[in-house]
Amino acid sequence: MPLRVQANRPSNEDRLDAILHALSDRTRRTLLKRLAAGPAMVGELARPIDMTRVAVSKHLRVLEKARLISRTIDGRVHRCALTPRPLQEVERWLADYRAFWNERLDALARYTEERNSDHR
Amino acid sequence: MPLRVQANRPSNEDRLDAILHALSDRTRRTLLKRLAAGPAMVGELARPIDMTRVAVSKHLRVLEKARLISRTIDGRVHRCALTPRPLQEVERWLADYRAFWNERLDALARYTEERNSDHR
DNA sequence: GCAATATGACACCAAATGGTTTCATATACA
DNA sequence: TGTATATGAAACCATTTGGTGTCATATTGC
Repeated sequence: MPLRVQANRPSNEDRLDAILHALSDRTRRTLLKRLAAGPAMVGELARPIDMTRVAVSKHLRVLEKARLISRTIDGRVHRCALTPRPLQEVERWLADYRAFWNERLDALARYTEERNSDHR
Repeated sequence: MPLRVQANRPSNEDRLDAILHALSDRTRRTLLKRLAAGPAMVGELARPIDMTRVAVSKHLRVLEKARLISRTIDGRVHRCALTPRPLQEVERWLADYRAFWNERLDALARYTEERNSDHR
């Protein structure tokens, strides 16, 4: 009987790790910004970047693994497109903290307001 | 005349690099989650984490450099607290893409809706 | 003063990251 | 068919990362 190796499905945290790591590189953010304007082929994405095509290709793979982009192979060109969902996951994660930091900023604003009043 | 070495102030992108990198580690996100409940000293933060105190200390330094936390030294204890601003920077960066991905998700929803209609 | 405590600083190590060059492969097209 | 094009794969390398253990330092409390 064949041994079935079942790769565990990545957890939420695993995905956040991958997504945030992918986003933490400037080159990759530049690529995403370009892709926000519409799909593009690998060479097209690499051209304006001061780096070998191979290096850009690696960055694209990182983005692809984090599911931030998808790739459709069409003849000899690989067309990449932004995938919206992972960014939503980051949004959701951030939302957990939003209430807290809003409260903090409000407190800061109140404090500053008070100080200003004192000096008026 | 003394040579004045002026460290360039980090750019927006520099800060995003630091912030997103800091967030891309699970241990560091756990620390932030703990700190969202209120300030804590280093040892207190390290205790529940299965890792040496030194390792946790390093993670805290990464968070501190990204300005995600601040530290006030009070006698021999270092008290850490969440700093809300950097998370706002991430929010703002995400907002640039939100319009795009919302549109994408809407398109997907419309498509699915259409398919359902066909099968009705 | 002395012992215990809270913490940082340093040296070290294995693994991952981000880049390179070189080679292979598949497709388009004259 | 043969040549140029678009791309991935592999090997390699320097640097960074994420751990470790050990030692130094400052503070607290008896």
